[in-house]
Amino acid sequence: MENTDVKKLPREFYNRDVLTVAEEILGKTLVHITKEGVTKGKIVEVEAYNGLCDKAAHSYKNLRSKRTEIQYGEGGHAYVYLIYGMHHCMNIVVNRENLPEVLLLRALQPIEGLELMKKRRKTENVKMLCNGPGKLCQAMEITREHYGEDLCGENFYLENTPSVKPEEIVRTKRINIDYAKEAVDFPWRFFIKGNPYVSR
DNA sequence: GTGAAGATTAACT
DNA sequence: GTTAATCTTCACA
Repeated sequence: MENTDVKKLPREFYNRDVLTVAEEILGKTLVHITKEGVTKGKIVEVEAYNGLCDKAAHSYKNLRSKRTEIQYGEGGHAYVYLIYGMHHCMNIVVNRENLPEVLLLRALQPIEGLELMKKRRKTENVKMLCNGPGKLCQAMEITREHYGEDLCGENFYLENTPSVKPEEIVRTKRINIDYAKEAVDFPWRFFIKGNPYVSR
């Protein structure tokens, strides 16, 4: 087979309910091709955010702003923002237009480009490369320049590696959003059971 | 124009 | 477990 697009996840994958995509996206591989080289990482932990009823989401109450605008577009685009003035966070916009649903990538398992990641992160500890939202962005060299980037594009996309079996998916409450009142208890954090690369 | 808060991390006690 | 670092975005005047 010569068609390399076969392994790329199609637009239809993203244009579905955020919780459905959250379960199926575990095990997929995030690929970023840069001038320095290629980095790949398996998605092992995500969190779902739904602006319509989620106080933790930036787009809560259908708040449309400069920052959240991309969330109202169609699925498959990247939503990148700077948090605490020091770290980037990478999200994937899902579902259809006008529905502000996103997935926050919390952790990756490094697959390819390990040396490049180590250099960017300035550490030799592989487990420390991508086990957090800010860390994985640094390792994959994801910045605000990727805001609105189409994940169906050439240099930045998801590879259709096998999904994780349902019994290997753990679903729990989310992390570090204590300010979000009752939304704190929404079980919208998904990760792969027993995987050593999930965040602490 | 001014101010407050934050989907984190690393370093501390 | 607690705290500082650091800056964009948003709400208000």
